[in-house]
Amino acid sequence: MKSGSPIADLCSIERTLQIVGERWSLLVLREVLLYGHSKFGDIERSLTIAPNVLSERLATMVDAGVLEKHEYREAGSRARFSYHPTDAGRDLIIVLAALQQWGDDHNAPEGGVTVTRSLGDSPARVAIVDSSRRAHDLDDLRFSPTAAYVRAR
Amino acid sequence: MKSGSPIADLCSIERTLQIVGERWSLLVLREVLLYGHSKFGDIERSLTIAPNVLSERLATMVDAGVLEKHEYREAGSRARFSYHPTDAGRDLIIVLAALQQWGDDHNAPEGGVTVTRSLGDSPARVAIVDSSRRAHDLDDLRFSPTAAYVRAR
DNA sequence: CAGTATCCTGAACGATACTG
DNA sequence: CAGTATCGTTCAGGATACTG
Repeated sequence: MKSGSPIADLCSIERTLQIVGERWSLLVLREVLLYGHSKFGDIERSLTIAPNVLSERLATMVDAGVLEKHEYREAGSRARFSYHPTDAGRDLIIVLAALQQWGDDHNAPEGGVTVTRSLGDSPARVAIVDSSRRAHDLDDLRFSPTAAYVRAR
Repeated sequence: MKSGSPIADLCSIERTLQIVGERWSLLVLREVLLYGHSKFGDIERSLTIAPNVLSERLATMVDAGVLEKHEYREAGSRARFSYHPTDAGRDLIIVLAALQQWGDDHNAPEGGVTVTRSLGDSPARVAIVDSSRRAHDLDDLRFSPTAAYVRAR
């Protein structure tokens, strides 16, 4: 994704979007992280994405350290690669969960929620937590730019 | 943003991306939600975005119920509109925070983190919480598609 | 099947002129 | 200043052929 604003490189939001901000990126990640798809063809079929596009999206995410390729070989055919999240990639699941939660809460599909998030048998939500891991109200959250950052804008 | 996959309308991730998945959408929201910008010109200057593009992004987010226009009038000039988050829009702050946190954690800018998130005087993180608002490890999170959804794919 | 290479199209974007 | 309208451009994406 093209850089964008003047502070593109300083802002972590923008830097993350440079990796996963393309139209298909987060959907590819949905396939890998939520549905456990790892083979090229599985992702391709599930998304009906053009193969060159999928190839490119996978490559940029591999380059960015979000996914990694594992070689595998099925009986009688050549070596292939499957695509798996790195630890960093796995952390992006929270972005997907946040997008999903907002959609569920404010723009739910016709027939109601289609995919639920759970922790054991209780529902899971994405929230802002303090250092003792307790959730707070969104209104309590503050963003504080550093002096250097303010100067740059 | 164009629909995408075959299950575009069923998936809350995709539905949300249809609203905020364009290149500039989340950056406009950063201006409004994080930096408190509400005037057209303020956002325009801060992002150096083309006015027609900004106009369109604002319009789609107003249509989607993420932002709302408030009329205001400065002494001696005509009525203008300022743009403010709705309650639904405010909830998108968690998506921004999640993107930012990932960037901070795994792809931090050269000079270190530029904008911190805090709750009072303690740092804030985005996390998965259970019904009693306690954070859990990401590995414990499960996504469960409904039967109807599985059928559709 | 798992991709890569080519070519083409379109939509989002950029620049800019224009209006109240 | 706050937008809208127009026009040109560019790049992501779509279709498809091709290779091992």
